[in-house]
Amino acid sequence: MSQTDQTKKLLLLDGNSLAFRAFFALHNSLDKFTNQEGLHTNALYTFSNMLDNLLASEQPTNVLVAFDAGKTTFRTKMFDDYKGTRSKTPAELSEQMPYFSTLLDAYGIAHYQLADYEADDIIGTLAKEAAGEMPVVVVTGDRDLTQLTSANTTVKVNRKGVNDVEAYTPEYLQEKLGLVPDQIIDMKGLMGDTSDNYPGVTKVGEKTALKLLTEYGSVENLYEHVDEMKQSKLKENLINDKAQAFLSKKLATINVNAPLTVSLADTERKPVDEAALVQFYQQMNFKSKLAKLPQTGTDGEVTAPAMIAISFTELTAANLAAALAKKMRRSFVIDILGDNYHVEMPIGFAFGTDEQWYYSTDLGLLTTPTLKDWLQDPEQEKDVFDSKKTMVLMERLGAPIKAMTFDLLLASYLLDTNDNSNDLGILAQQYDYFDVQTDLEVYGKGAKRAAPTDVAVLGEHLARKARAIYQLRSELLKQLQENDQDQLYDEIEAPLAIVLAQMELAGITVDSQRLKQMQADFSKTLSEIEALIYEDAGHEFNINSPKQLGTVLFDELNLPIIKKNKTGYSTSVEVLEQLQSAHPIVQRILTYRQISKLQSTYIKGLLKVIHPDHKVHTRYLQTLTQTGRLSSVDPNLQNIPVRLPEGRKIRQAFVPSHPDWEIFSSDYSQVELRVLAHVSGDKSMQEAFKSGYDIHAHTAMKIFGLSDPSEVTPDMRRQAKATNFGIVYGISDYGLSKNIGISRQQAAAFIAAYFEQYPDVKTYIDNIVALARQQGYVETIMHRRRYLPDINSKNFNLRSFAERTAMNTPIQGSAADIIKVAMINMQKRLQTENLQAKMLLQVHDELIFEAPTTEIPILEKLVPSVMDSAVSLDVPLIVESAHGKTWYDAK
DNA sequence: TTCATCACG
DNA sequence: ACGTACGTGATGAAA
Repeated sequence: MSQTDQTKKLLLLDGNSLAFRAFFALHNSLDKFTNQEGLHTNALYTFSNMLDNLLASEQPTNVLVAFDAGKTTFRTKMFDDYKGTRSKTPAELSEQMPYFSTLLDAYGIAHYQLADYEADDIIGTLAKEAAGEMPVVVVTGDRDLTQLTSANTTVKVNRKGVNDVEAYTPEYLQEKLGLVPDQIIDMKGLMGDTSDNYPGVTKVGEKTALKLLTEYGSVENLYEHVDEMKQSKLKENLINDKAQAFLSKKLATINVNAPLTVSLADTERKPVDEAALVQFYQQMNFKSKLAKLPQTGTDGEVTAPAMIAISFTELTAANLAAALAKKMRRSFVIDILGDNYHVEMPIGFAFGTDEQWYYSTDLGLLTTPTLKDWLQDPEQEKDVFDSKKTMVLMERLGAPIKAMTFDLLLASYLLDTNDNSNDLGILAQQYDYFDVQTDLEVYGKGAKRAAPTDVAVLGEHLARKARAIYQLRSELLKQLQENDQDQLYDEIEAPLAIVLAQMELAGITVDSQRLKQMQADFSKTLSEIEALIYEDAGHEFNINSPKQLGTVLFDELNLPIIKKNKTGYSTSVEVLEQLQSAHPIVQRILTYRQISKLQSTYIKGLLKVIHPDHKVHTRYLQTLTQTGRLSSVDPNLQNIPVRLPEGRKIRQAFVPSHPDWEIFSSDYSQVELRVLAHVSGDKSMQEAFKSGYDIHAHTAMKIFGLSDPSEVTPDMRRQAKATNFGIVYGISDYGLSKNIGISRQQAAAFIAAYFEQYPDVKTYIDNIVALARQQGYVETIMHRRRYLPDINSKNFNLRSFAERTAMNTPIQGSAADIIKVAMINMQKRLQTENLQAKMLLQVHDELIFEAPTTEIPILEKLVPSVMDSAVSLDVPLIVESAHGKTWYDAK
């Protein structure tokens, strides 16, 4: 045997298995991937990406992709039903199969199939041949191939998705299953394989198979000693299914002596046939692959992917005036490396038009009169990416920006909430624009993230981003118009970005002394409870570790196991509440958890993010949620405790920024149910709102068949309330039963009664699901859109989820639309009324302000009137207000 | 990085 | 029969 050549490496790919993985990885986007001829291309696209990744990461000198030859193989001769239950390859994949060879030929990669043999056998035979010649890496989606691992061969198995691989070496196999590679076939023999449809031994699965192999080593040895086993059902099954076990083992065994007509030499990589590859990409309409194709110069030197050249120059005091001489629409970009634009300093900026692009890293230039004037000139239009971030940064730099008439980030979010990214480069690709790199490529990630040391490289990137915005503008505006979303963009999201920027910049004052006082109190309480818990447990442990806590409760104290999760015992509140009477430790843990949460998230967490101005400046994420709601980060001010009295006290630390000011808060009452009453047109529900009834009590009367509100007990009201919520969330009897602790039958009866009383609600949810199925998306009252690619999925879970979101999104999303309109109108009114009051926070259905005490009576009239008139629904919108010295007191 | 948990509407 | 409420973010532990 010759010496292993470490400069060489053989990569063997299981073509069919990877094609399947590739196909199903993008199964939901099947219709997005078709070429000019109507051919589906999703599997080819993903496969070619996989191939690129593998070639880059493995750097093989030799590659072969093995395919199955046909339906019948030597295995089907041994066992008629081999792979008999396997469902037919989807037509959308079959039609792509012939093109895999075209792609591989262009890549200069060998591919091979052999009549009567499977891809596995080809791979096994070649891997054996390569032993002693060169190391081998096998890539597949099929675990059976792990039997091939050896000192020379690593088998990489794709888990879910495409990039998540598990690398099997003999050591890893030993560690994971406690088996040597040869025992994989013994395991298969005992447990069988449902996807290949061979039986194994009845009632033996992976667990039992592993146990048997640990004891007996192999199928053969097991059967030599089977008589010695003590009487059991397992023993009977083993004896009865002996023939099947041996047959299954044989079927699972890869033939490493297949009569191949290719040799190792044939697997050597040939140069990429670039012309063929370009033609292939063009035929398949792989624009991103075309754009990334390395260019070969006339001297044969390979250079970076081709991007259309850009004319950019460094901005200086000298060329500044000329750069801005003409009045025209320009795009403007300013970058920071991280996310928090309230604290980070920008690394540079760029602006210009297709004629010329300018960049600079000198932020001082922004405040020179010429540039400053241009920035704040309301007549000079600017195209940007993320107007809120841009506005905050420019305010901080003392160079306010006005007239941001196009925001690429906002526009693309409205067009499709699914493929939103905060990275301009990634987003541009969605619109087939490739002349800009991603921030990840230019700045790096994690610890390595930094501005390029070469200023020209940074300048070019900034200029390219500015150009991408400039050039994508008309396409996105056109699509917004096609979707009937131009009003949503122009009148809601774009002006809202400015309002949000103002709210973020204003910030809310936090009384850190109050927080520190609470911190000290909580610390004391925590150590007291901690001591009691250790006493109960008999030893110290980390109470915050669900794992350690589980051990204490269920292994040591032997409390009944209520629920498990994938990592072990569940110790969630639901579980602990059921265990309360079983042991005094449980109540203490519940208390500990509650205080500990307040301490870490709300006291310590909040103290960490207070700025020198004594305020917290959250960031509202305007382009994140699938429904159109905002979210809040750094810190999240939309989940400050309110339900429990202990937690609610945190709100005492949120105070006005001036003495003699107060916190003022207004919230919509049951806005989602009102939206439901409106969109469903249900007369009965609309009547209840118009008459000003307590909607939950009204619902209780309806579903319990009562004739007078006085008959409604608090418990009936509670259950009716839960049912109302359930409807909004996309009801299921199981979910409702779990939520209010009744039987599934009772829950089903509630729902039936509900639909009988509110028949138009029933019609509405049936119709909305049907509509989603037909058009692929749902809309809010302001035409906000959510695509639901899973609505027609064959997977029950995915489809059900899509159906529930089809019901919920128009409701939650329309409520979000309404408060957004209210916020824009509100900010205007504060200005036109010359009020000092400031709008500070939004918490989905409530707005929080600070204002001089003298303005409170004005706000008490103004805010509700602006909020309840934001939109006109078929039912009234009701707004409730409160005020006080702190947020806590505004209740 | 992922999971479990728990805070909010 | 399937296994579920809708939308979020922050934390600490464990991998």
